[in-house]
Amino acid sequence: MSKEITSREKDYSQWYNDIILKAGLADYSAVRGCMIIKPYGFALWEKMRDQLDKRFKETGHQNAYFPLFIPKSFLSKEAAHVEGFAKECAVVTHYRLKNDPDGNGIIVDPEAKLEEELIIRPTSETIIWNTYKTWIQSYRDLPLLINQWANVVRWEMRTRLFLRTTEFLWQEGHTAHATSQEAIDETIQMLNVYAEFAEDWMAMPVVKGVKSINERFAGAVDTYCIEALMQDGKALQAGTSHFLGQNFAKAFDVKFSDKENKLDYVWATSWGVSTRLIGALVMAHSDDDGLVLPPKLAPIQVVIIPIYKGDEQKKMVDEKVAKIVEDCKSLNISVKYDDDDSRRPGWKFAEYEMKGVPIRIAIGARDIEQNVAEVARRDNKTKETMSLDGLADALNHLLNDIQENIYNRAAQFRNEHITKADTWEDFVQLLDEKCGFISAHWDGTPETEDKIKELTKATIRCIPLDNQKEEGKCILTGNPSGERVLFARAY
RNA sequence: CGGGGCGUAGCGUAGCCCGGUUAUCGCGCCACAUUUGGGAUGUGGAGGUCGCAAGUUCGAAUCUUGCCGCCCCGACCA
Repeated sequence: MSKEITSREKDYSQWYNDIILKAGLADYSAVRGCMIIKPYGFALWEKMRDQLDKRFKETGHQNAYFPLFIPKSFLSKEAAHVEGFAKECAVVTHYRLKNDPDGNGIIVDPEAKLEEELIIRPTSETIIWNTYKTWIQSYRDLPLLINQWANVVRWEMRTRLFLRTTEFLWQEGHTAHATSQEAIDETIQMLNVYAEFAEDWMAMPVVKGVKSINERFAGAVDTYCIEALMQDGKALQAGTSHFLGQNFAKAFDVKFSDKENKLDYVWATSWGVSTRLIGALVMAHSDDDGLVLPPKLAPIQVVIIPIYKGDEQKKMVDEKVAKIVEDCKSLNISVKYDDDDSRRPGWKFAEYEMKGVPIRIAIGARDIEQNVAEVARRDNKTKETMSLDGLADALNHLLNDIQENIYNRAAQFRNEHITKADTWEDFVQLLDEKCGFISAHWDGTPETEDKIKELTKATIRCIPLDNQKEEGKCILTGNPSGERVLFARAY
């Protein structure tokens, strides 16, 4: 596998883009850095969204929606926050266009300048905390557990389909609590929701951890994250959950009276995952034939392709398939019968492979005579002949198998690519030749992390939550260290 | 914002260095026929401001200048 990856590494970007375009997930747009999510890609996002949303509600959260526009002054109320986002904000300065008096088409009407510019939200902490100020007076108003599904805009220099687009879709949870501990518990709880979703639904193993100061969210006290490993050996931050302390409460003056009538600032969290998860999915499982989707998230789990000569055979196949479709639906298997006559079977086989459909069934007169169908699985490209009796049940098992198999495959790859390094030479060599996560000692200072980044482009992805304490010496400075941290080159 | 590559039909391209009839080829599209178990075949057909603008020239896809856009690599970042 790693050989394949090495040969692929050079063209990895091209490979990644091809898979997305050919699977029909997304398209480039007319607007620089933005992306069009096509129906198939959006169906996938909806499946992810629905499952996450369900979990948010099970953990007591409610959805709400806040404005797209943020007054410029809001953003500057929390110092670290504005510092972190200032360089990538889109700004609305005018509210009207008019015909150019010189006949050059339409121009911005200089008369229509806004008194205060509006920022298109790069994230919603500020506008939400400005609102929370009016919602929270008493401990009875707490905890306040709100999530929003929204689009945000970050004007990045360089973009990449799904991984980093100028506008992207995400969810952002924003909660307020009476105590520090309660907020920390919430932060960890949501991190666990993300980790379980990544592993159980996306079949993508992740490392749960906490970020170093350098990688911390702008305005957070602590940033927790899930880190995944892509097939080219680079790490990807797949989700974050922030303990914000009282930073935003202080910036927006959000105080509450506790049971003893003492006034205090509330404690906050925020957490989010984005359409970046789709990019993660692509890079975690795909192969050279296209996308490979985990059955639990695949918009189409089973595709059935008829093979026939003439109307008579078609009718016969239709009848058999109708029964299979009905049985599948009763088991909640999402099934598509593609009897489009304008495409030949071979074309369809290739098409659905590129789309990552987990199971493909081919059925023709020959099979029906023997009461069987050809069942092909996408994950390992094997085919077997299965009886039509009890087929839906068998498919159900097969879907579970595939889900498990692609998780195990990704987990094996990930585990093989967490390597310990104890000397600087090993560290550099591992980064260049093996890639993946490097577990190494670090003296705990931002300066050392910066230096390592400068020398190797590797950053500390996280300090794993389940870390073993271990005495050692920093890989760069030789200063004492109490535990290993995970380094990697990252997206 | 720096470095590299590119812009010719819906997509992918040849032609450009060395200017010259009607701009090449493949895929896709339309029609008909034969086909259908791994991206079918034949015949016929439609489709072009050669990225934009200016210049040189009898003549520009081709040469010159300016501009615009896209992709990749850096810095930035989820």
